[in-house]
Amino acid sequence: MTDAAVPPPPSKGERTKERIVAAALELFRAHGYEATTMRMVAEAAGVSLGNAYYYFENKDLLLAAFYREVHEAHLAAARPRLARKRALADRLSAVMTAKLEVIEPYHRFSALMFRSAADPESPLNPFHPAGADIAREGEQLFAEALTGSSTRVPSDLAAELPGLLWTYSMGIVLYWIHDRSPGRRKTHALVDRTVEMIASAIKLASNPLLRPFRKKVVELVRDLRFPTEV
Amino acid sequence: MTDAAVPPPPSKGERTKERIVAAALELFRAHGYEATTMRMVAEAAGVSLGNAYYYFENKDLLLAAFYREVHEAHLAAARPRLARKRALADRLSAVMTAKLEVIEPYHRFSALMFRSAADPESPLNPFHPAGADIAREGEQLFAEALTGSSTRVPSDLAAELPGLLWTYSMGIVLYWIHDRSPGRRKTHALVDRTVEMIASAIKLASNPLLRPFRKKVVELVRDLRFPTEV
DNA sequence: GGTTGGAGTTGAACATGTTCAACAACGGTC
DNA sequence: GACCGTTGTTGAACATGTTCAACTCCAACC
Repeated sequence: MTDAAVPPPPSKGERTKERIVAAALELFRAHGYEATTMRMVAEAAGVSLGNAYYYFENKDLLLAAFYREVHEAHLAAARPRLARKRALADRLSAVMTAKLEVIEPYHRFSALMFRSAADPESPLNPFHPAGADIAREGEQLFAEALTGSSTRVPSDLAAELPGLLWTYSMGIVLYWIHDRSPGRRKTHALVDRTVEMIASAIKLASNPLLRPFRKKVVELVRDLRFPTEV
Repeated sequence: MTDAAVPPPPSKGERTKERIVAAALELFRAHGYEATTMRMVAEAAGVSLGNAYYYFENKDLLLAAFYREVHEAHLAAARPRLARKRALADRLSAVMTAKLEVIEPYHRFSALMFRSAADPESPLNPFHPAGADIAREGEQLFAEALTGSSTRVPSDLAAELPGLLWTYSMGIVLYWIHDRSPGRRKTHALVDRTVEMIASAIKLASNPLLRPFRKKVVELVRDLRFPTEV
C-alpha cells in the first residue's frame, strides 16, 4: 500500500507553475530581483505575461516561492550536520553556518527577503499566513537543535527558546545583508561568538538560583511574542 | 554680529524643493506612501512631474525627507522630557515613549521606513551615507539620556551603549510596526518592561566583579558593530 | 457527438516610477 | 543692454508591474 506516498500526477497547471518558478529562480540568481522583469520570467518559462500573473498574483509571490526553496535547502543542509554534534554551541553553530552557506549565493539581492519580512503586508513576513509556515519550520529546526543537545533546559524556558533563536537568526541575517567583509568573515565571527554566549546564557539561566529572573524573562516573551494578536 | 545665524535667503530652487517636500508629506499622511504617486506630488506642489525628479532622484528620497522630519520631531519631543528625569529607566522610557508618540500617526505606512532601513541600497539605511546622520543623531540622543542620568557607567561600556540602545530602539519600532493591539498597548508594555531590564542590566554590568564578562561583550560589539567595514 | 463549465492562456491596455532632450529664467560679466 | 553659463522647468517617451476581457482547451456529462 504505497498509495498515500504516490502524489497525483501533476496537472497541466501545476507543470506550468513549476516552469514559471524555475525560470524565475534562475533569473533571480543571474540578474537579481529588481533586474528580473515579469516579461523575462514569462518568456523564459515559455508563457505569456498574463499567464504568469494567473499563477502568481504579483512579483513578490514569486520571491516567496524562491524564499521557500532557500528555506528547504537550509533544512536539508542543517539536519545532517546536527546528527554529528552534541554540544549546544556546536549544534547552534551548525544550524547557523548551514543557513549562511545556503543563502550566500543570493547575497546581492537578499535584502529583498528582509524588506518583505519586515513588511506586515508581505507574504514573507512571519506573522503573515503565507509566511508563517517557514517561520514555524525554522523554529522547529532550532527546537531539534535544542532537544538533541547534551544540555538540559527547564521546560518553561524550553518552550520559548526556539522562537527566540529564530528571531536571533533573523538578526544574524540582517547583519549578513550589510556585511561587506571578504567571505562574510564578520558575520561568521559574529555567529561564532554569539553562539557561545547564547549557549552559556542558556546554561546559566537553567541554574535554579536564577529561576525568578528566568521566570520574569520567559513571561515577558510569552506575553509579547505575537504583536499581531490583540 | 548675528551674521552667522542669518541663513542666506532661500533660492528659487530651495523654495520649490520645500513645496515638493510639503506636498509629499501631506499626501503621505493622507494616503500612505504607495498610494501617493509622483504625479500627485508634482501637481500638489504646482510643479511638473519632471521637475519633481529634478529635486528628488527617486520616490525613496522623498520618503527620506519625510523620515528626517519625523526624526526631528522625535528629538524635539524627547529632549524636554529628559530634562525632568534622573533615573536611567525613566530617561530611556522618555526617549522611547516620545518616539512611539511621534511615529504613531504614520503607523499605516511606516513599514516602508523599515524596509528601506534594512535595504543596503536605500538612503534610509543607517550604514548608507544619506541615512547615517539620522542614525548618529539618534545615538546622540541616547548618549544624552545616559550621561544625564544618576547612573554611573564604566567608560568602555559607555562608549558602546548609545549604539546598542539605538539598535534596541529599531527593534522596538519593528515590533510596533506589527503591533495590532489597541493604542499599541503591547509595544508600550514591551518598552516598559525592557527599559527596566536594560537599566538593571547596565547597573549589573557596571559592577567591578563583572568586568571580565563586560569586557568580552564590549569587545564583541566594538569589533563587529559595522558590518559594512571590511 | 454535442454541450457546458471550469481551467488555462493570451495580448492589449493601463498606471506609475523614471529618463531625457529641449526650453525658459536668472544672474553675473563685459 | 547683449551675451552666456547655470539653474530651474517642461512634457513627452519609456519600462515595467498589473489588470482584464476575450479566447482556447479539455474533461465530464447528456
